[in-house]
Amino acid sequence: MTAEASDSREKPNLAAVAALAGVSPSTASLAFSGAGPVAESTRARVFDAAEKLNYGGPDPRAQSLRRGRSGIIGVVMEERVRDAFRDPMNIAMLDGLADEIGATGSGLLLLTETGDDRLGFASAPMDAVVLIGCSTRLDESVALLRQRGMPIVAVEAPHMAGVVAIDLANREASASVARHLRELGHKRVGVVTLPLEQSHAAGPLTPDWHATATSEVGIQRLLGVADVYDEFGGYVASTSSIDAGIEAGLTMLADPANRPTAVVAQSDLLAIGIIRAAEQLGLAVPGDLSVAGFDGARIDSGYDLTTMVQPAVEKGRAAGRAVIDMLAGSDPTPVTFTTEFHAGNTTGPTMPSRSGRPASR
Amino acid sequence: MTAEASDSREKPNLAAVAALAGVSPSTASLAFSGAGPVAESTRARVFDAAEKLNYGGPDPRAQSLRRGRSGIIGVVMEERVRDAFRDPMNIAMLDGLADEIGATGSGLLLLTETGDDRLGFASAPMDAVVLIGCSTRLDESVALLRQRGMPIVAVEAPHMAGVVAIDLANREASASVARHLRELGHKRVGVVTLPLEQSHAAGPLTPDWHATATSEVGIQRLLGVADVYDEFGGYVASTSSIDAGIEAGLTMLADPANRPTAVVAQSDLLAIGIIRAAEQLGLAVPGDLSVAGFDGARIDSGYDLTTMVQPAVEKGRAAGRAVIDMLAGSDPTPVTFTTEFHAGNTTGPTMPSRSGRPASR
DNA sequence: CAAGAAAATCGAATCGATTCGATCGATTCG
DNA sequence: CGAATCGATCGAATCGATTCGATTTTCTTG
Repeated sequence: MTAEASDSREKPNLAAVAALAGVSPSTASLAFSGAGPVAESTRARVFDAAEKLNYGGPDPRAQSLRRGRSGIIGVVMEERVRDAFRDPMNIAMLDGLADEIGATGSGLLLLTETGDDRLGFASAPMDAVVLIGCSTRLDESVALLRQRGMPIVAVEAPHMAGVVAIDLANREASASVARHLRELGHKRVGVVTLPLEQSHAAGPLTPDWHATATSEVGIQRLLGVADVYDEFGGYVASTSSIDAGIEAGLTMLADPANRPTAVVAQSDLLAIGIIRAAEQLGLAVPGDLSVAGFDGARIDSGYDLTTMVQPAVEKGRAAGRAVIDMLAGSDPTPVTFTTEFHAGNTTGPTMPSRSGRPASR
Repeated sequence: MTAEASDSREKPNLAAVAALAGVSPSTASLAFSGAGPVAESTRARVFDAAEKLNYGGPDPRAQSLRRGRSGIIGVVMEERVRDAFRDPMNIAMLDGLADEIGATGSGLLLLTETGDDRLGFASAPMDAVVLIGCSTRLDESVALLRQRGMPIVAVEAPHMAGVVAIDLANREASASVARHLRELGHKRVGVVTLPLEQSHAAGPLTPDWHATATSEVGIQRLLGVADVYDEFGGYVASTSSIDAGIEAGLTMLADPANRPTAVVAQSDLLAIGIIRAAEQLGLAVPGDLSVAGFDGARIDSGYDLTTMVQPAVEKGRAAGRAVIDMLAGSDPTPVTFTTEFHAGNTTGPTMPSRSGRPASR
C-alpha cells in the first residue's frame, strides 16, 4: 500500500522520502549528503520524492546527534547585547571570529550572560565556546562545560586549566602609555579604568581595589600604570562608553586644586568621554590636560587620540583558529598579542607654570 | 558485572549513570529534568553516580532531537558582522530581540549571510529565524526554511507569504521629514539613501533606481520624500556609516552652483557624515545647509540632529515576541511601528539671499 | 484489613538521521 | 571461463535522551 505516501499532514522524514522513492533510507541519506556512490537515476528519484513530499532536507537536529557536531560555536559575553556591542573592540573581535568560524560553515551563538542564564547556557548544543571579556564569575558554567569535554577558548580572561588563552600584553601596553606621559613631564596622572568587578559600579578607585577586582583586563592595565607611577588617582567607570567617560571625567577633574595633568583611560571610548568632560569644564586638550586611551578604535571625535592600538580583529581570528584546531583534535598553542603605541594629538608636555606646586611628594 | 561502570575513557551517557545508580534510564532522566516524581534518595543516588562518572548532564543534541526544539533562534543579517554591528539600529534591535528571546532560555545564532553561506545556513538546528534588514536576495534560503515549517519573522523586509512582518512606517516617516524641510522653505533638497541594491555600490541616484532597487527600507524612505518633493537629487551610500556619509556629502555638495539647501539622510550615521562633509567644505549647519537624519540614534557629534526617532529596541522586542508566539502555536499579528519627529538644531529656514535664483522650475 | 489512591519506578517505543559491513550484479582481466 | 573488482544498494546498529503507559510499592481510609 502506498497510503502513507500522500500523508501530507505530518512533517516528512528521510524514511518517508526513501519509501516513496523506492530505496532504503541509507541510500536516500547518501543521495542527500553526497557522500558515497549513488546512481544518477536513483538520486533523481530521491529528489523527486522529496519535492513531492515537501521534504526540506535532513533534520539538522538529528544530524547533530548522530554526527556529534552541531556546527555551532558559543560566544559568551559578560554583558547584555546592548552593552557588549557598544564596544568597538568586542565587535572587531566578533568580526574576526565570525570570519574564521564562518569559513568552516559554523555559526556563532550569542550567549550574553544575563542574570540567571548562567546555568542555562551550558545546555545549548554547541561544539565549542569562546569567552570574550569575561571575568571569573563564570567559574561554575565553565566547569560544567569543561566537564562535558567542550573545547573552551578565552580571550583576555584569567587563565584556567583546560582553557586555551588568547591574550593581550595589557600590562606592558599600559606601562608604555604611562612612560609616554612621564616623558612628557606629567607628575600627576589619573587612571580611568574599565569596570573591575561584576557589579559594574562606578566610583573612585580605592586603594584596596586589588583585593576585590576580578576583571583581568582592568587589573593588568592598572598594574601597567603602577609599574611607572608610584602614585596616581583613579576612577572606575561603569562600562566602556563615552558617557561613562564623561561621568568619570567630570568627577576626576572637578576640583581644580587637585586635578591631574594627564589621564590614562583604559579604553578609547572612555578617553573620548574624558575629553568631552574636559571641554565642558573649559580645559584644553592637550594644553591643560593630556588624555590617552587604549584600543585604537579610531572613533570619530575630532581628535587624533594618543592610544595603544591593539589587533582586535586578529584576536578574534586567533580565537576562531584555536577553536577550529581543537575541534580537529590538535591542541592549539596559546597566543599573546602585543599593542602598538600611537602618538596622537591628545597628549602633550606639561605646562611649566600652570597649577601652583607639583603634587607628588 | 559492573565492569562498564569504571570505563573512564568514553564520554558517559545517561544510561551509564542510570546503570551505576541502579535505576532505569527513564528514572535517571526524570531525576535530571525535574519533571515527574522522583524520591529524594533516588535523585541523590543518580547525582552521585553522575559525579562519579564525570557526567555533565543530558546531551543537548539528543535533547533537541527528542524534544524537537533546540532552543536556538537564528538571526539573519545581510551584511558581515563588522558592518551589521556598526549600525546602532541593528544593535538596538538585536538587544530587544535578545531580551525577549533570552527570557525564554533560548539563544541567538548569528547568521551573517556572507557569500556562499546562503544555502548552508538553513541547515543549522534552529527553532525559528528572524530576518533583520534583509533584501530579497534571500528568497531561496527563505523558501527552504519555510518548506521545513520553520517560523520566520522579518523586520522591515519585503512582505512574503508565510513570513510574519514587523514593519516601520518608513514612507510616512520620511515624508514627515520632507514636509518639515518644505515648511522651512527648502526648494532644493538632496537625499542620501541606504544601499538600494545588494551590490552596495555607492554613486548618484539614477532616475531609474526604482527598477533595480531591492532594499525595502531604502525604497520606502525614498518614496516618502517623493511624496513631498517632485524633484530631488540623490546619492546612494555604500553602507550606513559616517564615512559613507562623508563621501556622499563631499560628492553632493561639491558643486556650489548646483548645491541643495537641505539634505535628507536615510540614517543618522549618514547624516553626521554629511555634516562633517559640509564642515570640511566650509558650510555652516544649519546656516548654509540643513541636514536631517533618520533613526534617532543619538550619536555623539556635537549636534542635536533633526531626525525621525524610531523604536528600534521595540522592533526587536516585537520580533522576539512574534517568534515566541509562533513557537507556542499561535500566529502573531504583524506589527507596524511608527516614528516620532525630533526637531534638532541641524535644520533651519533657508537663507533668503544665498544663491542667486531658486532652482526648481 | 481490604480496597483504592497516590507515588515511584520501569520498559519500550521514538525522535531522524548516519554509517559500517554485507550483498548483489555487472564489468574486467588473466 | 572463472575470479577479482568495482559500483550501487540495503540492513541493522547507533547517537543519547524523553515520555507514555504499565507496573510495583506505599499510604490512606472506610
